[in-house]
Amino acid sequence: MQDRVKAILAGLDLWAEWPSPTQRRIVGAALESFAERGFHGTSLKHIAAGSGLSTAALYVHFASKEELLFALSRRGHALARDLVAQAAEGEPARALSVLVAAFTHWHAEHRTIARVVQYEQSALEHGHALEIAALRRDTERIVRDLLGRGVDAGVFAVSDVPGAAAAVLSLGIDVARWYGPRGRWSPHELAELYADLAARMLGVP
Amino acid sequence: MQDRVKAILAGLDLWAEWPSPTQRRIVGAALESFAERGFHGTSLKHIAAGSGLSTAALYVHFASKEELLFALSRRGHALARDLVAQAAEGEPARALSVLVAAFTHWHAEHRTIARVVQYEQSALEHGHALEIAALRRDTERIVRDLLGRGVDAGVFAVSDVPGAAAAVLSLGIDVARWYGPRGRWSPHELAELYADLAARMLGVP
DNA sequence: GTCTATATTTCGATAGAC
DNA sequence: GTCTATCGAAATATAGAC
Repeated sequence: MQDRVKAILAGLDLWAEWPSPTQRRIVGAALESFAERGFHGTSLKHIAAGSGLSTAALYVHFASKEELLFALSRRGHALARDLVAQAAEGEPARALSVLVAAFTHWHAEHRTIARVVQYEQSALEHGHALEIAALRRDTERIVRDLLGRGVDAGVFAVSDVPGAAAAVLSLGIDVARWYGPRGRWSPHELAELYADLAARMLGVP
Repeated sequence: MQDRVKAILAGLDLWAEWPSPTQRRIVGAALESFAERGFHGTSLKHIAAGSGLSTAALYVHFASKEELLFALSRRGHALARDLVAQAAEGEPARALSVLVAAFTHWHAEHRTIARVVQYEQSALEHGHALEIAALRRDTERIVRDLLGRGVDAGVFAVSDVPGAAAAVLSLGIDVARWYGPRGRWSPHELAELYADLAARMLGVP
């Protein structure tokens, strides 16, 4: 299982969308500040200082602060969906463990982008929010479908598939809220633990 | 179990701290906006409009916007800790079910205050944040102690008590992020479902 | 206690030189 | 592509009349 988790995580590249070094500095600084203070708590001065540029220079690379958030949120949502889609392939019990482990590991190790993904949706403009919501629905449906397959195959004992799917996702998502790198668990240890807890939750024999 | 959950929830009163009707209108408007847009996304105009007052009138009742957040956050954290403390009494397996049901129900039904509690800590001033952190530690320790008691009594099968406690709390906390009153579950239904999932997660026989 | 009016700062975004 | 300088709007908070 661990090899498959490792392979999925290694295949994800947050930065692929931004080839230029300057753009990466800007995006990185925005990411840190959005994750720490939230979108509305972040000023352009924070991003400018974090990337070593003036506030005016930011506008050469991004049309607005909200466009920067949107680009980050879209990229993060696409990564999370790809992670879940890859993990959900194959035999349900094993897929569930891989999914929870990879999802949890990602939320712990990439806490900054995960926080933007999970907690900054309300700062998006309406049209952008709609596009993001579609990515979220994809992710949720993949998990529900996996649970449904497992129930049909008799390896999960679950009375409410959408409810159990919400619970499985919540385990990983909430890690972005509380996890700190100086804490008790490495991302890997937490992933193993949560995969085990989720399997028990679903009644895997 | 349901009677005990109901009794605990009925004993919690968010408004006890604010006897005056005007204060309640202000606190209520701030709560709605903080939950919807976050602290930094909320302006005094939002709160003034929501409470039917001018921005200047707000300062008769609260020293600053941050003091208003602090008062709300402290009250919400105290309620959550009291809920958990009451639920954790008694036989571990039953206490765990009561705790998860009441905690989940509260996060669904009182989503606004729950969101302030769970997601607006970083907007607090340093001294205020320290006071809030102490309340959070109390809550977390109560849950860890309950799980430890259950393991000692042989009713929970858990290899990592702090890790399992984090997972149990995450189930309820994340409800504040995604739950909507127009969704698939009533707070009561979700509470029952999550109490069952948590019991399985902890290996309750 | 509430209002209108306003002080002061900071915000996102733009202009124009280099 | 980056800078300094600045615009206009919006933010928090206060002054003073009623």
